[in-house]
Amino acid sequence: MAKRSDVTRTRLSRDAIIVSAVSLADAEGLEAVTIRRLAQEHGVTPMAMYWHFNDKDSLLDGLAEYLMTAVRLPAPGDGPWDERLRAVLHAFLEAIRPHPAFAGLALRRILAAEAGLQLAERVLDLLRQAGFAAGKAAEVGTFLMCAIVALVASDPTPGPWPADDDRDQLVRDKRARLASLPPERYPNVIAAGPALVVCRDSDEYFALNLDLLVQGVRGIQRG
Amino acid sequence: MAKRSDVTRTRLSRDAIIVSAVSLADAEGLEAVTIRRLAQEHGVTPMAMYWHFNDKDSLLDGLAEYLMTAVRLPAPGDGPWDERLRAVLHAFLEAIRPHPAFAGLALRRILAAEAGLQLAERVLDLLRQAGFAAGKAAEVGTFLMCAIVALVASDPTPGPWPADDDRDQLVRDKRARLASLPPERYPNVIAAGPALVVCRDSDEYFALNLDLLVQGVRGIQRG
DNA sequence: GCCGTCTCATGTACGTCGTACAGTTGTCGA
DNA sequence: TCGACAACTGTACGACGTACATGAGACGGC
Repeated sequence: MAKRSDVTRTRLSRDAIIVSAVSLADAEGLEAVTIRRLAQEHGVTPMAMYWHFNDKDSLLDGLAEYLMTAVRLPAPGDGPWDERLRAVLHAFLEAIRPHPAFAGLALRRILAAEAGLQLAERVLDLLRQAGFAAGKAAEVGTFLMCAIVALVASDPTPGPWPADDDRDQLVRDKRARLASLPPERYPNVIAAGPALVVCRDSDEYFALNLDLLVQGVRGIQRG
Repeated sequence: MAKRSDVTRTRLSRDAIIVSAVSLADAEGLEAVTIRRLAQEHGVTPMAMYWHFNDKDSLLDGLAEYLMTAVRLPAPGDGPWDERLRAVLHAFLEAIRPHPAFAGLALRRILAAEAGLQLAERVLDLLRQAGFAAGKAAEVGTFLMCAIVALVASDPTPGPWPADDDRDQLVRDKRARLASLPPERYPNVIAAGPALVVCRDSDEYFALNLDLLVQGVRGIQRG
């Protein structure tokens, strides 16, 4: 593995750690992100991490912050509020979508990062424009962000881990399990079968349910 | 602590373990649910757990199944599909709401339990009635369930753990952090402040966003 | 040139976790 | 009475997060 001890041995840095934690989580899942593992990948003692992070939890904070910082908010511009809301939520979605393994970390940490505050500010602003009172806007806004996180975390398609063979096997098993259900009790589940275990088209899945959310906001706004 | 070794010392059972795991998670959070801790509460060796569960993951499966089994689906009845959809989603929400600590476990395990299949069947059935094709129904249905989970997991109000004092302190800190933001950059965040860190009225929060979801389904159904 | 001081990393050690593997008990039908 | 099987014990291992004490390199001031 990429020990830094060969030749270059640059200084450890908080950002470098985060970056390798990100790719580790993407490649092997969040449970593979370990103080010891990260230290090893940087050719360094586990305890060296504690110079840059108070504890593991603040490392996870760092991961969440990484997510939020990746959000590319659209220019404030004009146009109907619902289209702009959709654009903002879409930006959030696109930022976390590449990292389903730890998107869930953002759930409780959005407001902890600068970038998250900006996102929240934009969402709340648009909701106010739509006519929501401050309290309602907060409630709806909170849920919208969490729903976006749930959207990417819920993509049933498994990530690159575990190994290819095991993953295929898992998918096959799940499919078989659904297919072998009693058809008179679960006709719709069986009909939906394949779509439930793997997303045939993530883009469509995300777009459809993003629409659902925005239309939902319009729905409750009217009364 | 409730050691079973006094007098009664009944046989260990899968259900009994699940039940104590549930109350442990409710009281101290999911990370307090530990093979060793559960064994101790039943006055038994950790390894005794492995007679009833393959491994910790299947214990968590059991927790998720517990959630799904708690769903009290309304009678199929008649009426507009959207009202019935709301009722079904509400039933799901009410089932998991008492257990925010491990509601997230249900995300990937809904279809693993009998009760989850029934819930999914009902949701898909209603979506088909609403005019969605099988594929779309699967995508929307999947997201709706996940969104409900996210709804209860996102209630920012912290649970009964950590200890009261620490919890109050945490809430105070968060509030102070939001209040001290530059008002010209984050007017809406500051205005929404209190509502963002703690839910003043969970019932309203849930009802509002449940409406959002149902209205959203109506919105994308029309075109 | 020498020397505190500050930054960053090491080394050792502890307690907790999940769990593999082998052995022991209690119960019960034949 | 006796095996067979179900339920549980005992010991041990490796991985985890991290407390605490120590050590090295850089750097500005004397």
